[in-house]
Amino acid sequence: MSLSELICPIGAVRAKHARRKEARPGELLDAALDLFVAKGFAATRAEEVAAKAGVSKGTLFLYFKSKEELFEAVVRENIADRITQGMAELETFEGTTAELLRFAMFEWWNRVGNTKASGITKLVMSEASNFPTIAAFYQDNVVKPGHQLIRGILQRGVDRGEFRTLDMNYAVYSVIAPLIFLTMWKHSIGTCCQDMPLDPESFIKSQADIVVNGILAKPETLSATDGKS
Amino acid sequence: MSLSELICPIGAVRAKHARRKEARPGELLDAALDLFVAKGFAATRAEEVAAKAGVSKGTLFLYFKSKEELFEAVVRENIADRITQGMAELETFEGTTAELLRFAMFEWWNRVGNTKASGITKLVMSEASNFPTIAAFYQDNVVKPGHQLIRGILQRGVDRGEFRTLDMNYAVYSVIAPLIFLTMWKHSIGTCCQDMPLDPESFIKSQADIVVNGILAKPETLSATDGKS
DNA sequence: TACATTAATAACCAGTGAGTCATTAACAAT
DNA sequence: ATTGTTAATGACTCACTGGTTATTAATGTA
Repeated sequence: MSLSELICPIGAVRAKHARRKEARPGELLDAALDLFVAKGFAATRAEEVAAKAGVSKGTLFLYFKSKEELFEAVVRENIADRITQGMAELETFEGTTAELLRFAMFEWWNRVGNTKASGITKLVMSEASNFPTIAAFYQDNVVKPGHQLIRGILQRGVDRGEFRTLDMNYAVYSVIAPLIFLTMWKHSIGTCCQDMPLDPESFIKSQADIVVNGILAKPETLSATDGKS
Repeated sequence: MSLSELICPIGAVRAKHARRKEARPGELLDAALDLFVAKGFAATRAEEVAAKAGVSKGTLFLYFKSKEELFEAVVRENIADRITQGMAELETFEGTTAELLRFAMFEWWNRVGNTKASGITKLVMSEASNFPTIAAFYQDNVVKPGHQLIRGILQRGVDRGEFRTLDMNYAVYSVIAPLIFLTMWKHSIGTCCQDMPLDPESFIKSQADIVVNGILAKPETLSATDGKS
């Protein structure tokens, strides 16, 4: 820990040639995340990222071989197994599965949705076809575990007779889709057009309400109630 | 209608200097849509668009002042009031509102979701912060009418006592969110990572099923059933 | 066939941005 | 203080791309 680091810990105007080898990568990653999410990979200038991180462009390439490698690092860094870490906690949940499902959805919001890291979802979706390898990585490390997590919850409900039998492969999306939608909205329309504000908590509450009601096992089998009545 | 146009109507190798003033804009718009959706605005080269449309770069700028104007035209062209046109038809629907809702969801799939134009959704979401004015345009001309349409359907269900009372401002999203999610998926993960295939019809069926069940008015008021039981 | 019109081209230009590198200066050790 | 090490810089290169324009050729007319 150097003297200058103690003097100028994080923000404020930094000395021109301040040497802070340890802190640089994180700061650059952080700046890159914001910019990539907001503007996309191609539209983000390497120099912008450097500037936002408070260093020169040269420094950026000192820590990352190329812009593309920076991109990969940003994704890799920010998917931090928040999902799998939440898994354990939900495993030991006591109470209704309906409660558990609601809890999981709000927990997701607090732990990832309401976080800068949520931008990764938008980023990966936007750039998927430009970076199929990253998309695959994301799918393996986020999407699939996420599915498993939700599937586990739903299965618990079915096993206990709380939920009606479901086509698991698609039922999971009734939980995931609204959350992804919320994330996309927040990072796209939500950033520019401010009419039609979308309150995340109310949104999740409403979604959870409808989904839970939609899959709860009722006394009578209601899944065939809709059609030809 | 010129001779060369008759000889070489659409595809195939086209003569170098073929003159087809009428067809050009459409072909360029079509090529641009594909590329913008797949690669994003910034990553798409003007020359690529021209090449895909079978003309030279110079020709592109003959029909569109700038790449940005091309982008705007692509969005404007492809939102073709498919939504409002569907509106009228649903207005006169006979039968259960549950049926109507299912019908509307599948109809959306056939009319827009399963169409090249659906890429506009991904495009606009991806580029929203780079083109706030386009995003606003999209919101006014697609999102808001779409909301109104769904809201109308839900309201019908509530009015007729088929659906329980709902917070309309958020309930609409239980219909919209899965459809947007499907669109995003199709144009991002769906284009590269082919494990976890997502069959659109099954997806919509499942979503419709759960949502309809979630909002149907049941004999007993089940909306408070979830918690502290 | 000769000519006028204009769609289309391809060579060109200027601006920009990714990546490099010689130079500068912070820090540690002596 | 002097010196060696290396983090950081910013000026530079070079490829690329949006946009322009002089030239070419397809078409219609007489």
